Amino acid sequence: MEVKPPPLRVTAAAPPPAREKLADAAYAALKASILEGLLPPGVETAEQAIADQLGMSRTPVHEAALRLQHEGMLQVLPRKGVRVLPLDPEDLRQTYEVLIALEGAAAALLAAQAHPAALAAMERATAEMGQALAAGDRAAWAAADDRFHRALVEGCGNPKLARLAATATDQAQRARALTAARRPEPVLSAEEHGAILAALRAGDSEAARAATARHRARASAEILSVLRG
Amino acid sequence: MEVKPPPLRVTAAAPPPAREKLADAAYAALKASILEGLLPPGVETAEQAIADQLGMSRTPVHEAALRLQHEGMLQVLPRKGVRVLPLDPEDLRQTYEVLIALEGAAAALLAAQAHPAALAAMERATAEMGQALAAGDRAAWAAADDRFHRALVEGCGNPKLARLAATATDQAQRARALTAARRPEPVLSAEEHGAILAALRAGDSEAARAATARHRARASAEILSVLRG
DNA sequence: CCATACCACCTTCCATACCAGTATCCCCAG
DNA sequence: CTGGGGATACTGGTATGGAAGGTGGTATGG
Repeated sequence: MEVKPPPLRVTAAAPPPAREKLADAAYAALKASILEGLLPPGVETAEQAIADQLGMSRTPVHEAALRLQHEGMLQVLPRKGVRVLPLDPEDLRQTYEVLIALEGAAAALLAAQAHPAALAAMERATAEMGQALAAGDRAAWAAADDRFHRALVEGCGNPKLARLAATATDQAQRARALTAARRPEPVLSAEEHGAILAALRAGDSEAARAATARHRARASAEILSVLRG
Repeated sequence: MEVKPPPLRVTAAAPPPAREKLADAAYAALKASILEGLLPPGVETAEQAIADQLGMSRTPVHEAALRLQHEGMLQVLPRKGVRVLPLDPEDLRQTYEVLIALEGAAAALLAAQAHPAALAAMERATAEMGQALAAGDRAAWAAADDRFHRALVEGCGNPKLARLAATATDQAQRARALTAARRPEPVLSAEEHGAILAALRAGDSEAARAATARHRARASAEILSVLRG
């Protein structure tokens, strides 16, 4: 089945008007609820119920559910409802492998160019992580860590890569939120971030990639061991 | 805005039933039409018109359009229609960087494990590429090349990575289809594939990653130079 | 003849209605 | 009491109509 070329009207590129849509609101609300753990894994609920809570109809909720399904956060089961996917260790392993690939590439790209602003942001985030750790504020630590990685992928000059990495990070964040209490203090992250920064400053792409990969691989192993019990 | 935990009903994991939906058909039809060039870049058309051609309503077409938009093939412009995105060289560069990262990681993973079936498939594909090239059959060559890369990412043991790589490959395929006529004979690919296979057989992850990255980087540079004129 | 303002059409987005399918529960038979 | 069969009700997938909004065309005034 093919779509035949309709009456042509070639246009130049145009900036997206970006009106806020209800579907976007539903997406954000659902995602936030899942990431915060308000909707624990395994929960099943009907689209209609979600629509009622959000004060909209099923249509935008359905669209949001499909998007989240695409990202692997939930599953829409016909005649069953939408189900928040449990954190499958195997799934998480795959996600971390993707994340290692993407962030490693981002680090290599960033090392190959001068980008003082990104490096500064990453240094600031690392410093804040140290402060938060000293203060025992795990939430602040996680936020600063998130800023570090976000600055890394957003500074590499590849928005597509950054977007994919952000999606994978969202998944990993879920796992970190659920295992935070059972993991030891994240004292290693700061020095690993330091190693990444050093490689970036030196402009050594391979070292930057390797340091980033090591950092994520260690975190992955740690979380997986906790998750697997 | 948050979704409060509704009446819980925790269930065990279940395999997806995977009924075929009209939305999937619309997605496939649209994507094929774009990849084949039937819907050239820049074209604007209404969702209604597509729905009419496919003999369905606007709802599944809209869903398909959103999916394609997510993949970067088109753009849904409110009150304008869906627009097939032009092949922006900058965009393609980003896509290839993602592809290099993902396929490089896949090669490294594959090298670290024994997977004779995948290697055999890749060797077969490479041989078929040689035959197609000798016969002057560009289409068969492209198909065999596609099989090579598909076997690589699907053999690495990470379906998530494979899916992302497949999406990126689709984008690259569009560019290859549009520039095929203006590019030289792809004689280098076969030996580059050979280098990748050698590294995989040797179990050398780093060499496999490097060889894969080099292969894609060369193709990327070639296509981009043609595309930029 | 050109510029401007108004109007009408066409678009997506959302709400609502319909449909088909299946899981569940109840009832009856053994 | 237990097992099976069927009716029922609830679900998501799809269709459709209405509303909001923007664009292009046209008409009018300078």
